[in-house]
Amino acid sequence: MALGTDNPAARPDGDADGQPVSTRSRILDVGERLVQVRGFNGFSYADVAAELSVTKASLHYHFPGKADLGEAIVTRYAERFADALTAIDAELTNAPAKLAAYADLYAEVLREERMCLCGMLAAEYETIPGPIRSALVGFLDDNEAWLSLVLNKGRDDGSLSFVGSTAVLARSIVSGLEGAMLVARPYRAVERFETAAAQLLSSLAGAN
Amino acid sequence: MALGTDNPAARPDGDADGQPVSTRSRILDVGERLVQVRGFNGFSYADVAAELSVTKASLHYHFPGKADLGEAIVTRYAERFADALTAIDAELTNAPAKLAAYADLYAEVLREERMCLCGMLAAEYETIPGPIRSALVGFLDDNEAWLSLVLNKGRDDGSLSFVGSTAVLARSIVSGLEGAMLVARPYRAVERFETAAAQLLSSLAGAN
DNA sequence: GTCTATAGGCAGATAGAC
DNA sequence: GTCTATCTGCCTATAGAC
Repeated sequence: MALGTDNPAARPDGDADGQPVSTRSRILDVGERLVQVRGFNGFSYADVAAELSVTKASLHYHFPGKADLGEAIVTRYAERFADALTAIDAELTNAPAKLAAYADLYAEVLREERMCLCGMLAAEYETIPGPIRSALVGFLDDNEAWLSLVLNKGRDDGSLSFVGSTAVLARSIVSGLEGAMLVARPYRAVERFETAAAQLLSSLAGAN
Repeated sequence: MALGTDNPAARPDGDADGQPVSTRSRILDVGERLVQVRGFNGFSYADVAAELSVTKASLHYHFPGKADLGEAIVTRYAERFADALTAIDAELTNAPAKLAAYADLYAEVLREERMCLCGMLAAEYETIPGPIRSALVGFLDDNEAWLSLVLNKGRDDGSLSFVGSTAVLARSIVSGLEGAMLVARPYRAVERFETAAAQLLSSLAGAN
């Protein structure tokens, strides 16, 4: 949800508050989607400019280079994702429910026919600029840290039961969901993701 | 092992049989590695030509277009992977051991600092030519089919115990391993893959 | 802030000599 | 089979007018 509302098609002229959307923000919207669908190496300033009906030179005013644009995309995405995790913490107390909500964040991205931004950039890791790499690793670390807290709390209150390292389990959840998104895309089948995610959560944090 | 021996650095002038290596084959070796490391959109004919000390025009003689090269890379990779699965079947009878050997195929790719070819192409799915897409989906289908056979046999002979659909489980294993590779790369940590793979196999096909 | 115009480089690809 | 030479197009990026 928190990520879904950022679909630029949902607010062509203004956001939910009726505020005008800045050019900078619209560039980030389009760029973000293009990175998720085509990859950082798979889109160009010309693509963004055409979608927004502006010139490439105008984009360079807001983001001097493509690396700057990419870094801003990842940073904003990470902030938005962190907000979504905060919202989950505020709305849910049950650990299994939090994990399900977490998995659903991924599912919503996939429903928009996008790959997770961080999964896409992980694949392109060897070819992306250093600052984007750093932002990506920080994003992955944040996800693992949040999951570790949820897992620990769930184990403490008895709502989850698992053996072994919490950190390893958190990483397995991140990688399991990323992989499920990755493999579902060629089949254009969200159900593939959903069944794999359900399998993952039930077997990793269920009644075993 | 079956994939590791294809490292071109291991046989600069000839293969294990002492046969000369064809130019076509060396182009595929370099191209395959570049796709795995940088992605199909992340390398060029110029990159391959420079590594082999030939001209781009020479590459176009062997592979008229980049799409042709990409398709040949995936086809050869799939054949080699199928051979590796056949070898596992010939050498091992125990289902858990087969699964561990399967996971180790992925680990060996990662040790060469490569991404799984099919995971990389899955990320780039929206931007790759149709024939490469088809070859990719066929490769994924083959993997799932082989895993399904192993899982069914393991359940029948009692070496594995799991509930639910074999097909769903097979898909979860593929996606879990792909995701583990994907996320391990930014950290350049093979151990991340190994712990996630162990977690995956023990929880999915272990004693639960 | 956005535009036109343009620079300089690299991409994939082809023609034709050897 | 491999080469030199070349084409066309797109890429990122910049200068300077409005």
